[in-house]
Amino acid sequence: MEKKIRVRFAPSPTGGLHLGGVRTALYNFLFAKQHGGDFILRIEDTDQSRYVPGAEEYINESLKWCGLEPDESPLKGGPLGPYRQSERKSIYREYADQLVKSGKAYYAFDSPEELETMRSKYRTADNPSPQYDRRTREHMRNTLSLTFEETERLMAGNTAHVIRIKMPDKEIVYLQDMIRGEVIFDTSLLDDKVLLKADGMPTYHLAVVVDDYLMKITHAFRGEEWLPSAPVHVLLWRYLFGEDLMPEWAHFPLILKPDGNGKLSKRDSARLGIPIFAMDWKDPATGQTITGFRESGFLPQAFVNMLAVLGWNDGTEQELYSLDDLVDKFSIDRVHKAGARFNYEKAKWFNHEWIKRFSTHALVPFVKKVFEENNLRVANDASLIPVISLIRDRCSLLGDFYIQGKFFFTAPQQWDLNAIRSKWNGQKADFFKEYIEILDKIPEWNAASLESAFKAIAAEKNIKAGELQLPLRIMLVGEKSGPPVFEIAAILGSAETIKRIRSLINSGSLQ
RNA sequence: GCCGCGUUGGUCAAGGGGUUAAGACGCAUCCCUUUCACGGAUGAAUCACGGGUUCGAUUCCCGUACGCGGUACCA
Repeated sequence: MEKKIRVRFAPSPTGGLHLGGVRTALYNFLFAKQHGGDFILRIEDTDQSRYVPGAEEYINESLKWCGLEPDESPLKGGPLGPYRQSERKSIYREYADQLVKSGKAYYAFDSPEELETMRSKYRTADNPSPQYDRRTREHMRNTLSLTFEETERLMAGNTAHVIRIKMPDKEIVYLQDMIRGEVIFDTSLLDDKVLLKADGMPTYHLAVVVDDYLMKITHAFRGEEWLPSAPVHVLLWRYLFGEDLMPEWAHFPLILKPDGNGKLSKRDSARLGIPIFAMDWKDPATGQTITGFRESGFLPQAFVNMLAVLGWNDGTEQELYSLDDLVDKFSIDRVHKAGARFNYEKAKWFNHEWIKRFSTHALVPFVKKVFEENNLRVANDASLIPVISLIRDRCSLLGDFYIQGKFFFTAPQQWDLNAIRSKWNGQKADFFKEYIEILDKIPEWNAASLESAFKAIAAEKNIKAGELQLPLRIMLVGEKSGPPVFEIAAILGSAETIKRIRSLINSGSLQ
């Protein structure tokens, strides 16, 4: 009997969830579901100074919006909780102490000032960031450098201290990564990372290992920025639980800025005017809002789809996947090794494709919401149906439905007269007066009959129908582009169409 | 600096010892459309560079360059 697959997404509640985070969650989710396993959400809130109110709720809601709901989480609970590290504080100390007892870790009493002193003392051009490691620890205040009596005295006096891992002198740590293969580290180049902070909270390094063990995690997936500290985690597994119980690792490539260098950050959002977060995030400290994909008019399916293929593909030409398709097709070993630059144009293309995939009916609630956000009340949903089916192919973002469709519900506020004024004349005015009369008693109100009546009068008056279509469009829409005019008139209905034609003719603006 | 991970068109990428080096986004042109879009068609890369190995390398090996990440009592 195989062990049940269990994976976790473990964000820090320090702000909005950005693209990379959602993708990490997505890949974890897909892997779990594909193997009939569990997807766990664990909140890594061990840094109390970085606590941001609302961030955890934001994470919950973002995952929900994306359809990536965890099987176990702080909100939902579960057998191996609590799922918030701040609530597990008492657990970690025991493991840290165990490491000290076995000689794999030690107490260090250095203050932040002392650490800074050490760093500036050893800092050179060749070594810009001196580490607390096998070379320097002898000069610091810790169990290894102090006498037994000195440490006893410090401990008895409740001196603030941390617990640091004692990095072995010369050992090779092998890490088997599902994406990158074997990665090798030399421990003599690594530093003595803090495991337990002075406030009693664990650092990430201790917490992941202990929690992954306690929560029976079988596969640990995270962003590539964690690769350099992976050997610390391997060592901790070896010391605490044995490497045979260690989860399999995979480090996902980073998502890079659309332009320039570096990984995508929330600052790019305002700078480039593109969403970075799943949903709008209002920073409680600054009051500033960073825009999200949801509010930018993305369908969650499109957002997830776009994210999935940013760094992964199944080897075929397929690009459009539902979440179910992804559960079926996703595979870790086809995840790219190199970072991928985020491309907003392509993201919009995905949304467009998904809008086309949705049925008109399914689009109604989204469109209705967009209209309402623009203070346009829609009396009944049914009136939206013909509008949506007419304009859906020209919409990439949900907001486009408002831009492309608002004139169906509200007469143009202004007309683009420059487009027609130069060619306007009394003859054309006469044409429209006559057309209105015909429209008033046209037997069948549909695009085809509206068009044939239009052409018949045009022929009769010897005017090119093409020259009359633009004026008609301006009358109905106000602008010179949009869906076919007669289709528009068909939806607008007799009374409204006549009213709009008359409105411009009688306005005197074309004289 | 040191350590780790990368490097196929502007971007996402398939491929992998012998190919006309897929496809998508974007761009350009054309067709469709008496509007604008949608849609359709066409066009643009010798695979970072230098050495090997080989009959033959974009594909394997080694260097170099470049990019990214890490180097916190942050995750």
